[in-house]
Amino acid sequence: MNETTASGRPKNGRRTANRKANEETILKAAETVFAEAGFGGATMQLIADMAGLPKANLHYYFATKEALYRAVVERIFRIWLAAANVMDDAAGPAEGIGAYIDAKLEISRRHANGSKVWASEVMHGAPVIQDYLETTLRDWTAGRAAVIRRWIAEGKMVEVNPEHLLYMLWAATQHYADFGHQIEVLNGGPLSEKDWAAAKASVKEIILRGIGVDPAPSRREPDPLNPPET
Amino acid sequence: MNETTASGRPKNGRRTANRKANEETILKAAETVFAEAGFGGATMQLIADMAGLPKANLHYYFATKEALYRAVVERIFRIWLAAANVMDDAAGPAEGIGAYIDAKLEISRRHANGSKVWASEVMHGAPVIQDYLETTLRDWTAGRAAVIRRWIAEGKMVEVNPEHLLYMLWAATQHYADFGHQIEVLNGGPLSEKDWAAAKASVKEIILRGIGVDPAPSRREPDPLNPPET
DNA sequence: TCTTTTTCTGACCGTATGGTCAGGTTGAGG
DNA sequence: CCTCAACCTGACCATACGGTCAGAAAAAGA
Repeated sequence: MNETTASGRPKNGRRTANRKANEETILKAAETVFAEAGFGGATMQLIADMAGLPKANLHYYFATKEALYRAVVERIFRIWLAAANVMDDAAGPAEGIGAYIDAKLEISRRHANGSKVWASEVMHGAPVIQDYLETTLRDWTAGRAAVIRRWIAEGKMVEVNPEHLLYMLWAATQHYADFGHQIEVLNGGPLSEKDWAAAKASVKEIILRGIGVDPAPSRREPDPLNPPET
Repeated sequence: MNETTASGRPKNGRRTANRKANEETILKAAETVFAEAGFGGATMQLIADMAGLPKANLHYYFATKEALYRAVVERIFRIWLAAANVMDDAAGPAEGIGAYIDAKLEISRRHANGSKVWASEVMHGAPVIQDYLETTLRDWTAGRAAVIRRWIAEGKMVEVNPEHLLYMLWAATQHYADFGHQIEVLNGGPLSEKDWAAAKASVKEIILRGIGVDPAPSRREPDPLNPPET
């Protein structure tokens, strides 16, 4: 389990732990700055300041600005995919899609900055994660579309275009992160616990009814869906 | 109708027309570059090249990068608001919301770059259009929410949270612009005429059914202004 | 303690950017 | 044809940026 240095010496805890902690600090600061300013608007100096480290130190951990950015994007993509799994093993659309909406909205809430970075990346033509779109994401999408088609065939939901349904799920949930600022302005302040519950309920209600599924009138408890923290 | 210079001389066509044309060229180029690179990543040189003009000339028409950016954002906001009007004078949710979805999706298609700039602006905390959010947009939203509440009271649709419904409309339609690249990858190429029709149909179908309105299975012709409904 | 490796950082560098400006060009009015 | 304001632009400038590097400091092993 111990990693080794180039010279074969085992890394023991102290140093490795510190390294991990610093990388984490930098990644978090970078995520914030990239989310707030975009890749082009972000500067290594700003990230360094927010991380409380000298700029040169960032370059010790991440060779270039782009490498750091890539790390941030890959991180949020992993979280994004982890949430996808809640759609597996679902008996039908009510549980599967309902749980997926909950999970994605939780991500919009807990990882708003990461979501923004992801959105920004895709919006600008996915310069660094094009390959992910063409492989992992495409496969995932095809798989879920197949599941939805099966549900339709089994009469568990109305016939809709599965791809466009998926886009709608992404859009409706992602919106609460990407346009969070706009929503907060209209809401007159940050969303409260109750507001978030209303958001989840509304999205689930409209979409589930929209695909011909009873929107589970019995309110469920706030799911202890473990937020896929890294 | 003729405008006048500071010295009172009337501007006749030739010069004014050229000015308009140049401004238009610059704005269009700027919209593209801002959409592709973000505010921070865009450079005046890039915009100038795309517009086919020397960089110094941009600064003759728009004093600063930020002024140019602001002009681009205000432009798309005007389009955005214009689309909003289709929701007026609608007898009920089927026409009003259906038409709004059509209009917003058409904007995502025809003004994808502008939509991206808008999204980017809001995502980064609306540094230049905060006031619009707090005035025009807030008023508009309150007005439409009231209309939706009236429709609910009149039994024309199921009871849903009007704000969250609006967010969902924005999200589902805006997504086709902002995440257009992702959609194209998954679609295996740009959306065809048929794809766009499917998108419109899917979004309308799911949302309208989701709010308890018959998604009008019989394709209607473009409605005359006064539908026979009360 | 001494040696080696990793970690850290102030100072520095080449480049690209937003913006300026002096001076040239154009075209409308007289 | 002349005048003058509007229009245009190459050359230039100060700054800020991403990135480098020599060498100090700290930790680990022997």
